[in-house]
Amino acid sequence: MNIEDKNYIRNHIKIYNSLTGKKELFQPINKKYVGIYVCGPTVYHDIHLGNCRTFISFDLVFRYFKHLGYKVRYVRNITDVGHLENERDDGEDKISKKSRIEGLEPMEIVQKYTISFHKILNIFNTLPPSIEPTATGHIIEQIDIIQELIKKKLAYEKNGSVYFDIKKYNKKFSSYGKLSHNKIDKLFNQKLKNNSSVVVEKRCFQDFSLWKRANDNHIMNWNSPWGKGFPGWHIECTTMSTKYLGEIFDIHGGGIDLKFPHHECELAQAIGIYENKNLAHYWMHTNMLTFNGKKMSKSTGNFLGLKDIIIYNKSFHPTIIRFFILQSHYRSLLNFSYQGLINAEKGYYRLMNAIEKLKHFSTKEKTKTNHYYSSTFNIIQWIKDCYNAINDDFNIPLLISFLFKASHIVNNSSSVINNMGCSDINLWNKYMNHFIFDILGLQTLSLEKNSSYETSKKFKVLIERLIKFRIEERKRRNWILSDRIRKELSHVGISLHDDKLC
RNA sequence: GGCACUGUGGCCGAGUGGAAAGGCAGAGGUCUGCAAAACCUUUUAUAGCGGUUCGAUUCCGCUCUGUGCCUCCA
Repeated sequence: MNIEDKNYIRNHIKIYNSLTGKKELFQPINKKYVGIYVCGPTVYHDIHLGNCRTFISFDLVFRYFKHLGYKVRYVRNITDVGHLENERDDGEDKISKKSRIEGLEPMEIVQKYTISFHKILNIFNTLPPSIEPTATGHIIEQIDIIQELIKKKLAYEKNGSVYFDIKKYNKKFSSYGKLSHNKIDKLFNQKLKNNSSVVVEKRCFQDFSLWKRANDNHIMNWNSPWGKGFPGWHIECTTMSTKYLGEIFDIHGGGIDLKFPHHECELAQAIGIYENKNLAHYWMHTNMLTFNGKKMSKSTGNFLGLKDIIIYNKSFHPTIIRFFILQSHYRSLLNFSYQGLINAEKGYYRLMNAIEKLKHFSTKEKTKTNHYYSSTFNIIQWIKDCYNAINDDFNIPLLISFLFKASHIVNNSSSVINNMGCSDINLWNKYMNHFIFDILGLQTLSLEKNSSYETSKKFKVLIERLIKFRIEERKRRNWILSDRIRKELSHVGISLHDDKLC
């Protein structure tokens, strides 16, 4: 296996497919292309860390396929249609509600939180998707698809709303529930069983809406063959994913909380329209980020935003939060904790120190060019191990353990490194950078650990002069003064680490 | 009630039918004017009960525990 030849690595990627419950060999539909669709946010509030986890996880998938040389089309939607807070007819939609609270037009709310969404993800160093379609930008396409479903008798209109007919669909395709393994007759809904006009309207309570009639108070509405209304939640994803990726594409992703009913309904709609057996070959679901042991969720109030991550007046750089998130596998539950962040921060600096050291090794002149094989460290094997870890359903925690192993060798075994050829060290350096920066998407922090302090220019100059002064005093062996300055600086959060005096 | 998943040292978190990664903390050390940092070494773990097997943490069954979904949600 030639490490520089990515074909071998490309042919050995395994992905856990939620649809089958198994890890499967990844085989793209078109050899050189990968199509990914990920469900994006409803833009009516600042996204919280739980949302970020999912987008960071898929950012890694996107980065990895790109790194391997695939042409990736990553589509992630923006839900900017105000869906109802619950299925009751008199319910208010989330965007309207927010616009009432903030005194803005619904589309102002959408604009504000779309910008915020991009800003937050940018802070986390996630790459923008290839296409980011909005639900409001695809009303016509959604209406077309709904009409198609009506034509196929898989949907029916009632009082200006259109519902997906699950019983008819199941009779024809018998596949509702294939993703979530739910059986329709076993589903229940306590709230809807109480007198609700929606239940009366629907033929079956599991039927879901494709188009909803707009009440007078519903500001966001569009003309349709069934009167003024707005599209249902699931139809936008079926419409936009297939518009940009084709009737069947490679990977469909999202948070595990969307698996049912959202993804199940997306799938049903797609099968109903295109009459294929599937919508995406691989369904990936990221697990939840919990806080106090419970899922982070806007509606319950149990969530943390980026601004909330401050402890003892200390904030964490977003790249530390990213590293914290990546240290657990995307399918595992991860509980947010400050101790976890502190641990991640220390580990992060350990890796960064190693990368700095390695950089110096690689710039040194070396004469040897042969690959160095030792019983303790084999660079080629190490690179393979790293790729194998990612290839095994994106096992990033395992990859990180290999990175720590490498950093351990950088720190510990200068004899090993001295025996290595120049090409090996360059290779090592190159792949450390690939893994840490290109794939994990971590960033170097330009300032020291105290970077979070808002420091004015004058203050910075003052500190620099004080430190310079202290160095002079240390050279004069004026320990009392230099220790005092160190202590005073530590009170304002600036810690000094002395080297040996020359 | 149904479906899906989970349980690993003090904490966080991987993997595996054949001597259990890694990080943090703890302990010891190197370095240092001192301190810190950095680095090195190192102690401690597979929820319980059965079964399959030469051998189970891994596979199967049961019990207990926790989580998500069956309104809106990443």
